[in-house]
Amino acid sequence: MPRSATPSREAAKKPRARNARPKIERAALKLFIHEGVDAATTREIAEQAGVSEGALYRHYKGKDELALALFMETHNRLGKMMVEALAAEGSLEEKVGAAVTAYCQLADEDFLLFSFHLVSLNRYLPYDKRREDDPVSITERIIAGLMQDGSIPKGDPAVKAAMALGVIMQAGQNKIYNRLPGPLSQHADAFTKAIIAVLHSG
Amino acid sequence: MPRSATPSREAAKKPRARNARPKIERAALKLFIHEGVDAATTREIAEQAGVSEGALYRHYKGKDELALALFMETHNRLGKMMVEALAAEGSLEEKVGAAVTAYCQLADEDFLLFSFHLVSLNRYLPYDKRREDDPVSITERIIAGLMQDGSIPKGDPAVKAAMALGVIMQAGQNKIYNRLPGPLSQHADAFTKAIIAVLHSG
DNA sequence: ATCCCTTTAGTGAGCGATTATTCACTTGCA
DNA sequence: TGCAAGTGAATAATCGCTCACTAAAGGGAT
Repeated sequence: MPRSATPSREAAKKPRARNARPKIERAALKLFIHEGVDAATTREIAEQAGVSEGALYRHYKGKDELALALFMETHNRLGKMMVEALAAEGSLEEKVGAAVTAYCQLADEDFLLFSFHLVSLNRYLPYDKRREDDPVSITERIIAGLMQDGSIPKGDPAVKAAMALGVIMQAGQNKIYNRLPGPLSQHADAFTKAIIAVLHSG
Repeated sequence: MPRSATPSREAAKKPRARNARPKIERAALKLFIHEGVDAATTREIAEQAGVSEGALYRHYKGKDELALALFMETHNRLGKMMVEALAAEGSLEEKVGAAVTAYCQLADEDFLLFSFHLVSLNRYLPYDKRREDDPVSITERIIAGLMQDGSIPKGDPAVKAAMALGVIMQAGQNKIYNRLPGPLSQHADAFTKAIIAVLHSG
């Protein structure tokens, strides 16, 4: 017997989901972060989102495209923020402070989306290496400039950039592990001072 | 027709592999790092190692146990190194310098094994949170002690630990991406100075 | 050296289970 | 009435793992 075409009578039918897309994205983020993109199955995502499995394919070509889109959402915003904060007028302290504040706001505004970006850098950043506007390259160029004009001691810009970014990125990582309760912004001052200290070290 | 029992005549038979275990481990490390543990298949591992798929199961219960064993090899050594370096006599600078040097040596000695540990922290560290001798917890306790006796400014030990570890861990990450050519040890001095600067900042 | 027996370790075809994706159909708003 | 969006059973492909078989190594006795 084919399924009844009239849901009115019969046993109550589950109502059709609405606005599946955001539900899928939130569910996928949670699973991607805590299980990994590969381990999270499309069935799990659909179940957690309360929608059918096929709904995912109305909005994305597949699981991988969904993951990449979620990553890029943060990644592109981050690139813009870095350029804006570091290109603005002001002292070194003010620039770093602006960049740190922007980063913390991005994290606190949508911590799931931010977390997925942070834990997925390994997977997706290599695809981005040809470009020159990824956050790491931007930081390296800024630092190279600061070394040129004598604002900070000379050295390897790549090493300094890694150390400076590490200060705040590792804090983000530890927040994901629940080692740092509360919003990241409350430590913005500590991050800024530490990064300045790193830049001047050596 | 059953396979000929005499490999002498007939088409040349592939000679049986010897010492499959280390071959499997090296192949698995490469694939785990560059594709992820889930995406790397046992078939790929065996092919890259030049052994049969079944050989893996003579030495490990399965793929997951292999990955965990490779992670723990570095993780346990790292924990010991941290305790030794930080518990030794000497000034703060000397302790940090010893820990940094040990970390860099670990990385340079076997960069594949080290890289896998670094990129897998996300996956395996949560299993380790009950313990109190993981590198992050060790660092936090040392820092809390330094704040107590007035060696460094007071603040949140968890934040300071995250920032200090971030300095060197992010450098390791960037080396995996080929952003830092050459051995990590050549930057040990820069790392030490930057970490000291972070500890005194605030 | 040679033979025999035991143990260890490598082989690869094949199995059961799982997975991402498809598609014919349905629903409900515009 | 048309179109965008949701459904879920079916499918084809893949994966981790098992297992019966076998090559090689070790050791004791002769």
